[in-house]
Amino acid sequence: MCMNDSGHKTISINDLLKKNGQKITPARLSILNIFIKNKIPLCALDIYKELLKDKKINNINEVTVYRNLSSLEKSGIIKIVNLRRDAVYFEMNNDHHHHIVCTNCGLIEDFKENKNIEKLLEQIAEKSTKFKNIKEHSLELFGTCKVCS
Amino acid sequence: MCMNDSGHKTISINDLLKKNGQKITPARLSILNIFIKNKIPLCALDIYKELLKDKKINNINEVTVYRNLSSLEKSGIIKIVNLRRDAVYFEMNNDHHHHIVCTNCGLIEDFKENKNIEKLLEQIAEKSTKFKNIKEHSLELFGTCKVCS
DNA sequence: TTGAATGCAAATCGTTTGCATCTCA
DNA sequence: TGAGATGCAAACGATTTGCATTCAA
Repeated sequence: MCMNDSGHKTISINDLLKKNGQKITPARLSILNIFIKNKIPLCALDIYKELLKDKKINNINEVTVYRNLSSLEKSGIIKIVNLRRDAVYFEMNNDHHHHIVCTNCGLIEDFKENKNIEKLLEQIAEKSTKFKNIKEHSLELFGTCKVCS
Repeated sequence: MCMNDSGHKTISINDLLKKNGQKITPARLSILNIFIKNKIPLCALDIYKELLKDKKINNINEVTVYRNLSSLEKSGIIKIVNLRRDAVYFEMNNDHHHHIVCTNCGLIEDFKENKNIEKLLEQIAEKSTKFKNIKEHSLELFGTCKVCS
């Protein structure tokens, strides 16, 4: 058990993996550490480059990165973020928030979702005639940042 | 000028292309007709298969489909839809709505966005410290439909 | 007439798969 | 010990590019 920046209790990476039914392997630990250190969405290549940079880490194959991203996503530890880029981006699935994305330079600003929006989305989900379980949503804003405008 | 299903005035495809600075070519007309006929998001391969089926249409190369989807999207006639699938999906950009997507069978249900949500999103945009122009947003719900649940 | 659109072949990019080997639990 | 994880090479699917030719305006 340790503390994060804001002083909240957080579980260790080991426990996080165990809790979600994932074996603890060096690759998995390294990848999760990169997500925790870099607080922005990352794609497979981003992760792979970070792994190469860190000389304390034995080289991890790019394919292993893809496989781990897949298993971490399926187990719910990380989630996919829609940034309208060519590659698939992921981030930790521990803090519900959304993004404003600059379509010119790629800058990302986070925003916390308003509780009112969540309620409205729930209402929409209830009204649906064809769906029973609506579990997730994507909500991202796109535009140009102050520098690019 | 012609009428659509709901009796609203709609401009012809020719005018739509002209208005958005696109040359009128057989490929472009055929592709737009497919979007208008099928009222669901379509990817390049979907379009290409539809073109092959229709024997009134001279075969159009798959690459031409990609190039046209790109130019139609850049000119604002069609827009990209985030369905969390591998290929890029597009639909006509004339009727602002969002989607509920079944992550199991791919079923898509449309929903009109609540005006309250739009207001809340505008507030979020105004609060942003790093962005000046926020023009678009993605908002899709994901879950399982009644059949798959 | 001219810049844009097309077709074809080939290349590219992100991602996945098969298979032998290794490792965590 | 056995299921899952890894590395390597190869395959794959979606999309893009180069280039010569054709076409819309």
